[in-house]
Amino acid sequence: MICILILVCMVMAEDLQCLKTIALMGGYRGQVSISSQALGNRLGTSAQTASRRLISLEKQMLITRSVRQDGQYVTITKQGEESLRSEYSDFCRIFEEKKGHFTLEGVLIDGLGEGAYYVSIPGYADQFIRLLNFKPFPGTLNIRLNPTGIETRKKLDSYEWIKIEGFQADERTFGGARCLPCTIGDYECAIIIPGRSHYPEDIIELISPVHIREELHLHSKDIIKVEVRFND
Amino acid sequence: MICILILVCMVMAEDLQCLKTIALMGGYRGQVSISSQALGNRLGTSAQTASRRLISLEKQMLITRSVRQDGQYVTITKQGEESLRSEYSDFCRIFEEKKGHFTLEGVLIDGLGEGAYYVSIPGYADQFIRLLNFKPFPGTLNIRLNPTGIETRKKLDSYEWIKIEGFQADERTFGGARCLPCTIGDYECAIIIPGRSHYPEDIIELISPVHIREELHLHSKDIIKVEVRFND
DNA sequence: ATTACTAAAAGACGAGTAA
DNA sequence: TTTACTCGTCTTTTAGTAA
Repeated sequence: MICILILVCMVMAEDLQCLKTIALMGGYRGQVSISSQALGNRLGTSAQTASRRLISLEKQMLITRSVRQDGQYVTITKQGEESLRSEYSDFCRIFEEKKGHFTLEGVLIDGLGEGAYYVSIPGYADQFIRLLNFKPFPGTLNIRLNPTGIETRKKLDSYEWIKIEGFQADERTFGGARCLPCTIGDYECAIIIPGRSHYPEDIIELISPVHIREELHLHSKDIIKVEVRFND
Repeated sequence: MICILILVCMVMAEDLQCLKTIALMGGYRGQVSISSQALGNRLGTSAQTASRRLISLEKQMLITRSVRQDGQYVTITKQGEESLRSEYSDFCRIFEEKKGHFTLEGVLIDGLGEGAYYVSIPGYADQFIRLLNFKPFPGTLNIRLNPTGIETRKKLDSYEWIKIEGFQADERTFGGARCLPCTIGDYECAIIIPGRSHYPEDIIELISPVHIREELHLHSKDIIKVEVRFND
């Protein structure tokens, strides 16, 4: 009995990278002239390696080639396109899932008390009421993020924050800021980050309609989890 | 004088693949528990290699880790996210560019003459007029695609073709087909592919409002370029 | 200029092992 | 169980060369 085993093998990472590069050079929409030298430059390898990659891709039937003495013409096959699309859909799953939530973890620390002052100023408070739909308790919750929290917080930078405008009052300037609604436990609150300053990256400041510290019986050095949700 | 050289190096293909896998496991939205064994399984490598990858990613500051004796927690950093997003945008450029055109190249061959018969049948002709906005010349142009053209043609399968419905007439059944508007030179035409049949993959048949063969003074074995454009 | 081979150098892999 | 090291093996890379 003769058995033929067809292995639908996963395409190696380097081959996929090479295939993607060919697609970007135009191989997806028709044949494109690609020298091993030029491909090697784009891949950060030697021309020899680029040549070997092309041979490898052809063996896997991910591209077709017509090789001449002065160069070669390359086209990505339907099968090659499918490999690329599979990769593409992985990235879509990572980034286009707008739903979901991020969790920031850190410890409660004592603030300098100036948060209460700023939050009470009408120029800010009015904006909070209008944009966040709550009148903040005069005081802020300060959290020092753990290393994981710092990284997750940075990623939130690319999401849409609510912009708080700066203004002039009492012969001085009050700077702008940005806010991101979130929750601690079941309590609604918002991360607020001053606009211009070199604010320490491991500290976040939160405002809330209630005195969360009292409501949740929190003390300094307690571990806090802040949840940021995106539903649309 | 002290010079600090910061090399913004391209992330290796394997590392990027590993980073993507971590993201898919949840490392993008917060810390996730990942054993080298489990990661190795998903990457198709040994646990040792997976462990090495994690160490490498950490050195490149693409992830942060908290390693314990019974496992490790991994989070993708902002920098890691940017690497992934850069890769993602490459794929977007490849696939989401709806504008642009595909080129199919092949040689003119003689058909069997039956194209003229089918095109003239009102059941088909009426649909062409309604869906393609032209009354086809009674006859088809048959092209044998070169290897590149075959691959490009296959890719067109995933685009939107115009559906031609089958019907009953004169006590027999006429099958459905699909059409794709295109051009040869400046002449409007459409690729037509029968619905059910195992049509040879290297042959395409074209219909057109005029007798293209005569208009362009074409002869058998002439090389033909068919352009398919997408503008939306 | 190309492509693609061969052969030496470099690097990656996984088994074994310790903590 | 884990992580992550060392070490021998094997693969991959690149330089050189031919066509």
